[in-house]
Amino acid sequence: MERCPKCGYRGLLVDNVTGEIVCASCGYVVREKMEDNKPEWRAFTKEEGEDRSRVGAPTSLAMHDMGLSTVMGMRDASGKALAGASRSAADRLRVWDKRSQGSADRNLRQALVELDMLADKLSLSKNIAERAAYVYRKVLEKGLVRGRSIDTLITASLYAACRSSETPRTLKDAALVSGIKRKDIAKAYRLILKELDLKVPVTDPVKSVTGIAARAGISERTTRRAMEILKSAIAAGASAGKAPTGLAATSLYLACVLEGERKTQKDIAEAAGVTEVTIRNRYRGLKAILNGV
DNA sequence: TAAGATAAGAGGGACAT
DNA sequence: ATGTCAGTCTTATCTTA
Repeated sequence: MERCPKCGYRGLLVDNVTGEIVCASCGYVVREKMEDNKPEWRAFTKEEGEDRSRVGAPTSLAMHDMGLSTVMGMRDASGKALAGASRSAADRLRVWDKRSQGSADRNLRQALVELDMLADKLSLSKNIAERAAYVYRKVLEKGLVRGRSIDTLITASLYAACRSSETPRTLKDAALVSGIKRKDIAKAYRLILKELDLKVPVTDPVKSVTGIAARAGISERTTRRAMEILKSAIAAGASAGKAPTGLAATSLYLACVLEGERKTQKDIAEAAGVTEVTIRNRYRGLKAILNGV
């Protein structure tokens, strides 16, 4: 275990966004960039400590799920089981306290507590949460908090982290777990993108298909068919300006019809978080394209 | 009962002023 | 900065097969 050259503390950890390796106690930046993928640093939590191979590896579906189950397990236990989570929050706080100094302390503390809760409710991995914390730190540095609610900004930061890592979570999801209005989150999110000059990839509807299919109980075979439909629709330029989840949901509906799987528009609309009307509207355009193929 | 149609309203982007 | 415009999505209600 490597020590911090400045204070001698044995807890080094990595900033998942910048790749910096920093001391958990004093915040000293030990190395600017990761030199390799070996997980030689200390993990944030007990759970991660027991599964270090996960740290720093590229995210995959399987790994995401694995992270998810450990996080949930921790939360499901009552009372003192939460100590792990609070401690990890406290650890992070120590680092960022040192970095940001002074008046932002209380702000950060409150934001990180909220962030932990939101990430947990949205079943997001530690990586995403760390990324959100990084975004929020930048928000603080830019002084964007003045006159705005901490909860709104941290929620928007988390949403931004999801978007930039192509993790399919909607504004609606975020609004639901945070109790903040969708439009307020959206407004803060846009502000963050602009002020931090953040570039997020355009949401790929294909990524949403699997999740919706799972929630609606649609078969593997039909799901694959839906993806093919969706891809050709995108190739034909039918996706411009349309909500990604609406497209994904409609492809699934179309695939169900073609495969003879009996799902109603309502079933799929509910699973996707869009209305039946949206599905119908997309349905028209999508069918036209499919006929040409 | 599921699916299609219609209408009113909200929110945000593009563009011009 | 502010206003208009076109387009999307949502909610609600009614009609059709």
